[in-house]
Amino acid sequence: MAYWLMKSEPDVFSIDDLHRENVAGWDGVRNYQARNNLRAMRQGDRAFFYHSSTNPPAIVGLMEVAREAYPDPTSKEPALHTSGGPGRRTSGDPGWVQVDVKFVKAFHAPLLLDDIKRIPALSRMVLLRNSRLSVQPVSPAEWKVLIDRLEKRG
DNA sequence: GCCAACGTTGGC
DNA sequence: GCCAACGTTGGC
Repeated sequence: MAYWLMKSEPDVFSIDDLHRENVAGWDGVRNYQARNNLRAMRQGDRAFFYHSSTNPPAIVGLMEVAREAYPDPTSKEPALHTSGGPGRRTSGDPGWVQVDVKFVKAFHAPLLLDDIKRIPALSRMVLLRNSRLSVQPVSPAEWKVLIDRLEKRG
């Protein structure tokens, strides 16, 4: 079983939204590295739900991969936000995918990014080294450290 | 295959 | 709202 961390802006999709829906498609990922991580996910893998672009940014919940990668239906639509210079979309299907995630729990006391930064064992976390990757792997050792802290807090 | 332009992410 | 970091595009 592998471990992951997935970011979402709570204004767009929050842990409460996932709690309400129980199972939801994690769509809209338009970054190749993040897509590759989505493709590597297996049913039953666990992932942290991270609230980004909010104050304070934090790990707020736990979820489970309920369905492995499948085509993201929104990816055929014209992109609302495109990166890079001006110009047309290039041809060819980049193969954007989504997974379904299932709510496991919401933490009463989220683990703030600021807390994570203070834990020496986590200094090499992708979260801290590449802050812009929205779907990222978490090593088993890092996972244990994080889970221990979170469970201790409730 | 380099790299300038430029758009997005996300913490602050 | 600012801006550093970084990804993508596309001309060359």
